[in-house]
Amino acid sequence: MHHGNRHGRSEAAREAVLQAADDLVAEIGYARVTIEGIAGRAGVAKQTIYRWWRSKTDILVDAFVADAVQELTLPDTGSFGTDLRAHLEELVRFLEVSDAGAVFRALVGQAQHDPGLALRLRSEILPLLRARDRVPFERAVTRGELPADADIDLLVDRAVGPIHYRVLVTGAPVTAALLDA
Amino acid sequence: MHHGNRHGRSEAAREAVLQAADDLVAEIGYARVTIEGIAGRAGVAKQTIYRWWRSKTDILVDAFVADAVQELTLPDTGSFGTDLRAHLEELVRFLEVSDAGAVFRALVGQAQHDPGLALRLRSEILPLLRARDRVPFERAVTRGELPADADIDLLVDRAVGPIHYRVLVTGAPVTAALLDA
Amino acid sequence: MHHGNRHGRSEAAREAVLQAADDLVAEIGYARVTIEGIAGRAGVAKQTIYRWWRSKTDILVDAFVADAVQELTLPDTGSFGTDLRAHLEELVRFLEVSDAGAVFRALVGQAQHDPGLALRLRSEILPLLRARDRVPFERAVTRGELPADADIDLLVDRAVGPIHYRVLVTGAPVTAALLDA
Amino acid sequence: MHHGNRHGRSEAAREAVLQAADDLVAEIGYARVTIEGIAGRAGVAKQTIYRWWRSKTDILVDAFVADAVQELTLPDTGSFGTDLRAHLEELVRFLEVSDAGAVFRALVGQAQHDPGLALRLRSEILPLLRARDRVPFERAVTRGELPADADIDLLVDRAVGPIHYRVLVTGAPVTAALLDA
DNA sequence: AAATAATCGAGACGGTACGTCGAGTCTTAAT
DNA sequence: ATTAAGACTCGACGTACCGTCTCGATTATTT
Repeated sequence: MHHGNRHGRSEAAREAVLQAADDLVAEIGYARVTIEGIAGRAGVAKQTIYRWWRSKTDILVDAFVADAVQELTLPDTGSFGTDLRAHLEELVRFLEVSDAGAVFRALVGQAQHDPGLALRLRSEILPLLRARDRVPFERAVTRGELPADADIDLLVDRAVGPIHYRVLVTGAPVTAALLDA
Repeated sequence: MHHGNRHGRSEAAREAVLQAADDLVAEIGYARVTIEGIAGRAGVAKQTIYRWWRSKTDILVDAFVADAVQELTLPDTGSFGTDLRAHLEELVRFLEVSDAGAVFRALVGQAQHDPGLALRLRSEILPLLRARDRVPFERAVTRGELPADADIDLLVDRAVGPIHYRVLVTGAPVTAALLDA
Repeated sequence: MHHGNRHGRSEAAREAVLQAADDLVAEIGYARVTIEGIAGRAGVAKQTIYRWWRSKTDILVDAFVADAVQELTLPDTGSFGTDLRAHLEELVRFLEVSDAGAVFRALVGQAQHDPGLALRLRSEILPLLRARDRVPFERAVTRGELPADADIDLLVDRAVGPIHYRVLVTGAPVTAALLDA
Repeated sequence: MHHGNRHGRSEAAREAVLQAADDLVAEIGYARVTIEGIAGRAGVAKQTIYRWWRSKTDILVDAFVADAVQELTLPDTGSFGTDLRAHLEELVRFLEVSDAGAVFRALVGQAQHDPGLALRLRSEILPLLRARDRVPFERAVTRGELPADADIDLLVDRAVGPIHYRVLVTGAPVTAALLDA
């Protein structure tokens, strides 16, 4: 019985590609990142990239997920109001200034033109973010600050929707006034 | 009209280009539309396009604005609640199913990678939409259903933000429950 | 009525490509010549080459024909024997040491793998050479040294065949002894 | 056998490779034969090929020599004229229609671009053919039909040169008229 | 009405990047 | 030690569009 590659893909190459992609988006912006550029920066052959990924967005999804595994903790401030406020401020910081946020915005942008990417975005990335967005509400239910049958996903959409809208669409700054749902 | 046409007959070409661009986005999707494709479809030379526009998004902004001049009227239903509900349902229809909405989503998507486009989007397209979004609230102020010093832009963001968020980001359907702000 | 390109292809580009191809074959040998290399050397875009030629051999045929237009004169020595001897020595010089001969050998070699090239070789290049090869025999007929109904093409094959055979196949030097048909 | 095989079972692999190479040249033509294709067809790893051969032409030389060991006998017809005529007809058949002839033509073609191959061709393959080509002349010397000091190699070149010339260069059919040296 | 000058459709041009192919090298696990 | 498998780096392939250019024809003002 023969069964394909016995030693599998090169982990070193994989990491170099993800790192290079992340770096390049931060340095020159998504639009000017090319597969050839990533390959060159990563010291990897183009063919190796095409062997494992289908497009530059495919790489960036992997890169985003790999990074997202890290940052997890959400401090418990004791009350729903302050918890939520802290979380939303953290969200704004993520969307507007972090490198990961830049990747996220680029992916959401590209997903408007690419149904396949939209699918991956919704099945692999958004659940990660949604889980974090739910935390303040779930704590509030535990504490009894919200009713046990509250529709948390709806509440999350109403809380983070306007923030995404300003960041992605209007470009207006997210003011303190908006952070009071 | 922000460009010359002092001689020659560019108006026919201009309209053919805008129409071709709109059609192509509807037919094959923004990502596969090219300047060459638009030129071919419009029966126009590439150079003619480059004389008047800087990119395919530049064309689409013009096309969107030209279309948007048309559809204007917002029926007055008599009360704030029904007015707003009717408007939001119309907004969902625009974003999710209309050709113009497809162009809008593509432009917002591309604006994530292109600061110049983001600028045009925010200075030429969003004000048109914002004006319409404000109507129900302004009528409510007139009727006395809302206080005269209400921050209408903030209220608009809270009303349409979650809708845009679902359409552009999560892809979740916009349910009746969400249309109750 | 519209009728395509009014100014046609760039003669400068054409000549630069033919020259670059010739030079590269002489410098690095046919096997290491690439389309990209020719394009780079000629200062021309790859697409320009692919617009007008189908392969590197296609370029070389054109280059060979362009060169062959020049060298024409065959001195008349007065007698068949010396005419033929002079011509065959010239042929050996062409095949063994000239740049054009190197191109010819490469084309004959490649024609063994490429029926399309074989066709072009036989319809465009060989007639040029054959015309020259016939001259000594035709003069001999004129002078009465050969009968008027002599099969000149057959005589040519018997005269030049062994020379080509040594150059292309055995690699043995073409000795004086061979030049006595 | 000019290589090791001191351990392992390379002999099966060796034969599979030579057979696959021969078959592929016959099926798809020399130009489209690749090392990967040979490996795949032979059920052998690419590395195994590179361990024992340096190029696809290197394989084909081995394959040709292996085949050539077989067909040997040249019928003695009793007289120089018929002997030679029979041999030349056999040569034409070999060059024009046999699989081995196709390999031979491909190798001669490739040798125009590859000095290393030219060397192997002249040291390993041509002597085999030359030996056969000499037979009719050597018999004629034995019979006294040719003088004992005849330069047989020269006579061979004059007999087979025009035939090779037509097959490799002009593509003209080898007519009966040509077979009268 | 003729002369003038910007614009037109067409498409060749120099480029950049694409996604694919095969070359030749390497590492691994199995024999 | 050699094998089959296949991932690796590398170079070139042939293609698609980009944005610029030149051409000869068209057309609307200007003279």
